[in-house]
Amino acid sequence: MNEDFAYMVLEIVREIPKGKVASYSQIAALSGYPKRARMVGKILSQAEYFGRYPCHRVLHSDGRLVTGWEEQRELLASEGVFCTASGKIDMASYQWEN
DNA sequence: GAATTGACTCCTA
DNA sequence: TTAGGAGCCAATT
Repeated sequence: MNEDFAYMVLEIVREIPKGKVASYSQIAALSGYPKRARMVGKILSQAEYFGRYPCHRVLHSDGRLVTGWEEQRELLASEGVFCTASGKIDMASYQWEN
């Protein structure tokens, strides 16, 4: 894997302020490779192992919570980001503007 | 080196 | 809203 890409993704994720969220594709695009959203997911799953990155602020482009990660909802709620009635994040209000 | 897999996204119905 | 299919790319079998 391209290590620069992975490093950049982590840098970007670290820049997401509290109370804001970003999508995988958004981060992929910012890191210079718009088509690697899936890689971002893989990297972030490892980032959790490294610890210090707010990977819970990253979701799907629709604002849906990440597949196979129920805990994310709680983590976001503790920062003031809540889901709508349909189980999605209120992207219009919380999406990170870089 | 081919086939599978996945914390993804987009389009159609 | 959900469901299915195509495209995507690196890691794993």
